Amino acid sequence: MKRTKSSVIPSSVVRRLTEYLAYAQTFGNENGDQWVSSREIAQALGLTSSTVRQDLSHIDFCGISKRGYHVKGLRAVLEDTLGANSVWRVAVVGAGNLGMAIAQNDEFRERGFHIIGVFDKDAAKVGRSVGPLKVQHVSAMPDFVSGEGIDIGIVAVPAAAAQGVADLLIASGVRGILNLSLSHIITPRRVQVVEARLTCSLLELSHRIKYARKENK
Amino acid sequence: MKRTKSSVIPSSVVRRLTEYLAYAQTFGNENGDQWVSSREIAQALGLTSSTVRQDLSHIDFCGISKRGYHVKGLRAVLEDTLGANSVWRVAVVGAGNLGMAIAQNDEFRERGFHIIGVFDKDAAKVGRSVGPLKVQHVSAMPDFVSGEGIDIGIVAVPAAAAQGVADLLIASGVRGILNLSLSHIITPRRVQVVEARLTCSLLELSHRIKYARKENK
DNA sequence: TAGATTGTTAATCGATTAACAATC
DNA sequence: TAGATTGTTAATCGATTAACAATC
Repeated sequence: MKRTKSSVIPSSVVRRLTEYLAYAQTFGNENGDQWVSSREIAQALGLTSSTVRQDLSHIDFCGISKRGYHVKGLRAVLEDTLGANSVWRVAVVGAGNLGMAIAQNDEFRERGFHIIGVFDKDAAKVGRSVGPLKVQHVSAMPDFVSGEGIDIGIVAVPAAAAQGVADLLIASGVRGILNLSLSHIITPRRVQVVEARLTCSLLELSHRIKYARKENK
Repeated sequence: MKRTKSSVIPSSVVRRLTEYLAYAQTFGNENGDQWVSSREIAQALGLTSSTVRQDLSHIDFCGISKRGYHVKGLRAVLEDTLGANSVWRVAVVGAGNLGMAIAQNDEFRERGFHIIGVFDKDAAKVGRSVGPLKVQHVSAMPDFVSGEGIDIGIVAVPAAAAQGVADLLIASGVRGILNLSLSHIITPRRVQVVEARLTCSLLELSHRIKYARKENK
């Protein structure tokens, strides 16, 4: 079928594409061509098959009538679309529990997010080992980010410090920020931000638990 | 003005309520009544004032013409609506980097999420200290969850194990699950799930960086 | 071939924004 | 009072779902 590769993919779709990729990756690398239908994907992820087909129409990949989508091909195109096969240079600011855990998490490296700098303003934390790295003082961050060509900054500092850290990262040339702090961060349009706040997710969950009975009947 | 307290708040609104709460909390506890307008909130969080007023119409709290919203009152009602002033009993399954970081993170306890059990299936990890707790073997989890009246399970295990762990948690009586694993989790309607996957957020960010130029002009 | 599944269009549904009377 | 800001209604916008011709 004909296909127009749309230039901009809506955020709601991009978020699901990351789930399709995770799903396609669960098939592993075994030999033998495997196929998956929009119905199967939908079932596994709690969506409708219509949504899946509509979403996949945004990427440069075609399914085949009666067979579905070739898993390996789908996975390759999703990896490309999402930048999952690129190597990204990442710095973490904030060496608290969360920052340290992220810096030590091998999963990110496996997926191309190479953490090559960890910073904190607390002198007591400076010098501590984080895998092969050592925590550096925040004052060294701007030179490091521009010198090392850091693409992504992960902000894992207290809310009150978040915007200041973000401003420094932006001034030093990062292209994207993952914000784990509780505070909303404002950036120029050229610098992308994704917010990922565990506390907010927990609050969303606690609200839903509290009112679940009313919703469900 | 008259107000109908709606029984179900849409997810999109709940997510923003958590941000309004974080914002209201930045005002601290100082004396002196402080007021904030929908315009100010909108500006701080990158929304329109219309969205803010519409969202706040879902909660049981009124602003006052020409003054705006009383910060303390707003905060109290949001805390109530979101269950942020409740105490939740939480268990973490998976004592890898991420699970351990979460279990040690004081911020959660401060916000009423009391982590009182940490589990892993790896014998080498069992017995390790996590603050005042010790990692227990997963086989002890069902009895612990039902015995201790755990409300929320946090799933921080590899994707392949996630659904199995979730099923155990559900069978043992949790009311909600925070899923940090890469795999989608299916639950009965009475058990709420919120997905919070850092890898997916990073992929969303990497896609946006990759295609930012095209979007912005 | 017949049946299953795609890609796409159109219909529905929900969320955001604009506008404005009410009012402090 | 006059002006600012609310709560709410209506309009717009976008996202999801249903339906179906195309086709492998």
